[in-house]
Amino acid sequence: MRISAKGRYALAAAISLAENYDNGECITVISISEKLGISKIYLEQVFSLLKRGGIVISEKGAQGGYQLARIPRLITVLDVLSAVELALFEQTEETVNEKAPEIESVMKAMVFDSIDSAVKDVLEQITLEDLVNRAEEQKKNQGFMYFI
Amino acid sequence: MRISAKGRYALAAAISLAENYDNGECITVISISEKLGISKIYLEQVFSLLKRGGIVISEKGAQGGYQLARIPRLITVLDVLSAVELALFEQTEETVNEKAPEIESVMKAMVFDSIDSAVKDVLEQITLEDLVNRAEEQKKNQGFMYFI
DNA sequence: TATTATTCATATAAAAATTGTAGGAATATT
DNA sequence: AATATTCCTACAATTTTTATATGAATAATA
Repeated sequence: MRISAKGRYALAAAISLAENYDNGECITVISISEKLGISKIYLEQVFSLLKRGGIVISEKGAQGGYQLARIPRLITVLDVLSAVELALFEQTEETVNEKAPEIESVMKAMVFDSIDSAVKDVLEQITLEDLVNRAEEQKKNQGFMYFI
Repeated sequence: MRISAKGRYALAAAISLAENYDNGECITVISISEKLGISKIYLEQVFSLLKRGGIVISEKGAQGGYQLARIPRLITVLDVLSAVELALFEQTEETVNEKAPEIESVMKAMVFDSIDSAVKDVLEQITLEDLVNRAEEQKKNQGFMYFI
């Protein structure tokens, strides 16, 4: 399943904020854009969506920036992606066929709704805390890892 | 999750073929396009993908058309959609960040791969037979159903 | 108070993907 | 020979995604 660049940016940014959550400081868009190698101007728009979705809070002006709106354990990947991706669960694309309504409704009930709920189930089990922990583990173990 | 028009057309067409599987006759693109209310020319391209994917077989010329390549019970929704939708499982969109490789790899391992396998698990459990049966049920029960 | 660093809002442009059309070649049936 | 179909390829239109540009609003700080 395709997660758009916007979704990937949002998730990477949210993880970056989560990594610094404890020190309580604001983080600027430009610092994240540099860290991740993403256009700053585009990332601004992503943050604007994250804010509208209640994922982050902001502080204007010098020394301002963004913080997570709550602790990383209480923010799921579903929260982040649905704040940003319109197409994550898209309703009522009912333009397939007016003349064969039972095919339309069977596809929706057995296929599309099933996919949606499976994806939702997965994404709401993964929190930003989980992701940060795993990333930390990975950094630690880097010394012991090698590639073949 | 967004399934494109192409995917929905393909699935609806496959169901239509499955409904007529038993009588063994070929079905033309134009008859399905009329039944479903889809552009015939576009649907031709969809069928060309279904054929390339081994979902259908074809017969050229007058009295020609398409048939399912095997019985509906042995064709899953995953088969149909992956024959047609490039974006169903899309690999290696690794352009998020070169500088933060652990974020990249954590997102892939914990999020994107999880979604993909959840979707795959769901779609490979649903066969065309299941869909046809459900559509039949629905038609039968229509007399007893009413809306409030 | 002026300067600076930031978010915030909006418009637009560029690129990519999706959806659809057109025309005709190949082929099988009648 | 005529007809009905798949098949192939190129193109066009539309929509979505990605990115840029510009400047207003606001808060800190010198």
